Amino acid sequence: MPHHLIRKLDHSAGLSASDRELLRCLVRDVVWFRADQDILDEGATLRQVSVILDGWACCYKQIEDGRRQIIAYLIPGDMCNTPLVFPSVNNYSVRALASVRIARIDGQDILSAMERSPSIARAFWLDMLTTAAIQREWTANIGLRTARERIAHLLCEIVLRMRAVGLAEQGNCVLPLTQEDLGETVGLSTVHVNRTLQDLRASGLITWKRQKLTIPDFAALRNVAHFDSSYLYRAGMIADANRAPAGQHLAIEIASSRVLG
Amino acid sequence: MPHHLIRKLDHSAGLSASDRELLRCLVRDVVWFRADQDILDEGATLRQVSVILDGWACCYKQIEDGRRQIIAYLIPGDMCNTPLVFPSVNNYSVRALASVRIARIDGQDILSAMERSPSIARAFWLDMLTTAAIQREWTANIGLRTARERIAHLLCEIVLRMRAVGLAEQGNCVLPLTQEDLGETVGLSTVHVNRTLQDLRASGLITWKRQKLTIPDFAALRNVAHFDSSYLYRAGMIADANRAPAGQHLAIEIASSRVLG
DNA sequence: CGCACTATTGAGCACTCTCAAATATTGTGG
DNA sequence: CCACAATATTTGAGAGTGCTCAATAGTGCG
Repeated sequence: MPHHLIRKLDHSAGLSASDRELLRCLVRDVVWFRADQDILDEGATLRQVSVILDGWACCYKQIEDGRRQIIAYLIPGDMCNTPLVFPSVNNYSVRALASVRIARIDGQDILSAMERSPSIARAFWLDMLTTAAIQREWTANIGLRTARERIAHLLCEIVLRMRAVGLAEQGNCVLPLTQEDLGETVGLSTVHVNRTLQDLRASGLITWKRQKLTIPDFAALRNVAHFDSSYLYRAGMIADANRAPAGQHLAIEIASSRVLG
Repeated sequence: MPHHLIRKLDHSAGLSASDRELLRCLVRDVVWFRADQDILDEGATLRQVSVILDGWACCYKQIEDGRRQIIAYLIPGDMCNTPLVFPSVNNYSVRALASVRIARIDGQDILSAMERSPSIARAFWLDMLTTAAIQREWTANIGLRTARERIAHLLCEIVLRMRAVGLAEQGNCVLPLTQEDLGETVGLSTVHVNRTLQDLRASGLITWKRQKLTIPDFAALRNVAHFDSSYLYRAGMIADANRAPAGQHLAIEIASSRVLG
């Protein structure tokens, strides 16, 4: 059932047919959320992992005066919390950005699966490394780039991640965000996000209408953003090098640059 | 030998005497670095974990035009890379901020230790969760706080982390950073960092001279920063609740507020 | 068809930046 | 131990990126 997650894990770590079957059987139940509903609350005690099946969600933090920071986007195949220690407590909340379907997997079941299959363990670990790498990249993105670069960088990342789970073709993908969301993600006001987007549109770098994002020339946007995609793939590069003729991330990058620009 | 690391792991997960002994025996060799030397280079293939024994280091990223972002500080007991998958490739560099002594541990040895002792595995996992929580907090810090709040928040975190490894007393600790480093950490120019520090000093919130930081009234600084320390401890809260009468992080927080302000 | 939410525009302000120079501080060689 | 060099901090001034407030236009949903 958690189709995108299995695909992602298989992609980076290589899973056997029985591994994939094992993962498919873990799903306890499937839950729906509408846009703006909270999926996980900060401070709650978790004994399960929530996996996004369809739709978008975000992880966010809030301080007393209402200011909010989105610290991650979750797209199909992403997990809302870390599958490593149970029970656990998150120090962030997760909210649906569009209507979302979620699979719940018992934490202990994941740990058992990881014990039974080293490939599965490795796959989850690599996924965690990538998640951490993305978080570091976001810190750097907000800290050192200008408004234009920040937004460009975020959009580059989103398209590649959507591609990786088969949800973006030719630099097109859905982007169910408001400009306010974007602002809370990259540390800019809504008004400034709006003006920056107009700037990017005027430069012919993006199209974004009715929740549909198009990047006509990926290389151009990448240059604006100083975007280096390796953080999305490299955690698993060595692993792939050992198992495949060439690093798989290279194939992805080459495919990206061929298809996207 | 990795005394601070063992202390930290024991603190959050609880290790037996034999666990601690096992960890002590893992150290392969010890290396020195002077300030400004690079300890790990972005893109290098790693088969070992580097643990800070003494001194400070930082993880950073750089883009072509020279702009640099510090994405983490490493203090005694911290690891320069993740002990989960080997060989691995980091997408950040690590540099010594002061003279640093580093223990090198073979990645496979750590994995073996984790296999042999569930407590050790759990301890490393909790440490990873905390590291990830800190990274998220940094993203939020840069994204939603003003200059004054950002710096105050960072200093709050540093003092508590130093306390946790026994290197801060009464709100005092060494802070071997330049104002330029600070700026590259929180996304501000050096000049503005300087003025913001003067502001904090004038408000009586901090003293910082000759690499020695003093926070006379921790609660006051915490309020300025909207600082909530739970992210530093809560990953292990449940674990502690199961093993100790009360959540250990609570004791730490109470101790902090008593001692620090 | 109208309400609510989202996007856009305008105008003025301010937080933060850059450039440039002066002053401390730290480290080093004589 | 002092003098000098190098590094770090501080100050001034002007500019700019990005913010706030406020109002207008679209868009989507019931």
